[in-house]
Amino acid sequence: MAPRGETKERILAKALESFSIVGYDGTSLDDLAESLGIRKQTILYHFVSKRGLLNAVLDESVKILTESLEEVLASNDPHRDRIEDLVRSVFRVALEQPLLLGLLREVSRPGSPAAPRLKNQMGPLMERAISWMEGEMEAGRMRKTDAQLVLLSAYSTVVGLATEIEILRTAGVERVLRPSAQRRQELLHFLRTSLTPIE
Amino acid sequence: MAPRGETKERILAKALESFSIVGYDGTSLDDLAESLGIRKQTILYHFVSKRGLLNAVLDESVKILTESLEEVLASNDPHRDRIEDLVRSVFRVALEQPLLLGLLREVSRPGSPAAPRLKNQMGPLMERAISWMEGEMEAGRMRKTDAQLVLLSAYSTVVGLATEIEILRTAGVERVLRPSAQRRQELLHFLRTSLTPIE
DNA sequence: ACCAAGACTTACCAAATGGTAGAAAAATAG
DNA sequence: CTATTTTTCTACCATTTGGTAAGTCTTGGT
Repeated sequence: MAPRGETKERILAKALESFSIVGYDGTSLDDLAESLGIRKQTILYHFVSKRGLLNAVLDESVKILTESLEEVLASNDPHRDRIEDLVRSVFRVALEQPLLLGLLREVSRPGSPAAPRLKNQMGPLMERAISWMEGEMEAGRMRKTDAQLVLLSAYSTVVGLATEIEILRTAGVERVLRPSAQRRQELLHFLRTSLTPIE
Repeated sequence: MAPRGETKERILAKALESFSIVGYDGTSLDDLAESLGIRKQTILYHFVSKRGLLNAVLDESVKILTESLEEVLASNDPHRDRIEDLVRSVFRVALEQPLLLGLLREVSRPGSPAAPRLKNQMGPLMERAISWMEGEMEAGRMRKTDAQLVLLSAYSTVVGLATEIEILRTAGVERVLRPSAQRRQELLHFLRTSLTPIE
């Protein structure tokens, strides 16, 4: 019917949405199919199994994330503010693809069936980011701290901003809805005071 | 058989473990019962429904967390380092009850069935923490920043340390296993440089 | 016109799931 | 010891789940 891989992509998009919101176990292939106006077997035709679908969604998401970060890491211009670039880049992904971070969160759970696969996919990127930070520290462009901890903290915060807003809304309620640009500024400030070397 | 509410507590403990590791949907009452050497209906007798079990586990966990933090927030001694107290306190919970944070993470997911309940339970505590921070800022004992963001960041980082180690292990591998006391020191340093007022 | 491959569907199934009904066993009160 | 209440169990069930088998329909090449 659909000549191009149009159906396949539609499935991927909806699957990402569902996985990232109600989780892997919470997603039923029947429901997914129905929400697409499609029969469940069409999904299985394209992705063989539910796990296969998860893997496909995962691969695509990691690819997007990698491309976005690789760009920043590759740049070597010493005049640019690296921290700002990094934060800006991650934020852009978080805003454009909030579901992607939801998926990451869902899938990085210790007991997740996809955790090992994610490990393999993200491993190189993480290694890359950490050694980049360590390089910056060596060169004196970044204050010496635990690169891992900073990475974890920044990552967690951004994912948190994108996905755990629910729990924070309990407190400030509406204030959480302040413009994301402002929130980015604040995170930036927060990181900068911790990371810029003391002159 | 068991005279006291012993069975009930055993169920709660195992349920916390299961929910926090494989998630709510990933937990089957049959499996849970089997791992306890008990029949599924015994669980339903005590907690009426699966959702009821989740609620019970949740209530207990929030109670533990609240008690632990309330202690720090209540203190008014201006000579103590508040940031350190707070970090230390949260870390203690994270180390003693890592499963609890896993549950929090699972349950604070946007699509979680327990999200509203968690909102009600955590709301006051969060409000309390934020207004406490804002008070500290007013008094000049803490640099003025977005209290919400700091809270979110610290919370996310700690939960991340406790639960998302899996994803970080991809990078530094074994180095993640460094003594938790050291990691706490680093988080502390990180927060301090961002929060202590400029003299 | 024909056919082979791709895309999607209907029909079906075994296993697992949360939950109900009610009996049996154990603890407790009198 | 008996009566009653609390706790746990056996038996059963309706529904949902991921997945298999086999068909139909469309499309493009020759």
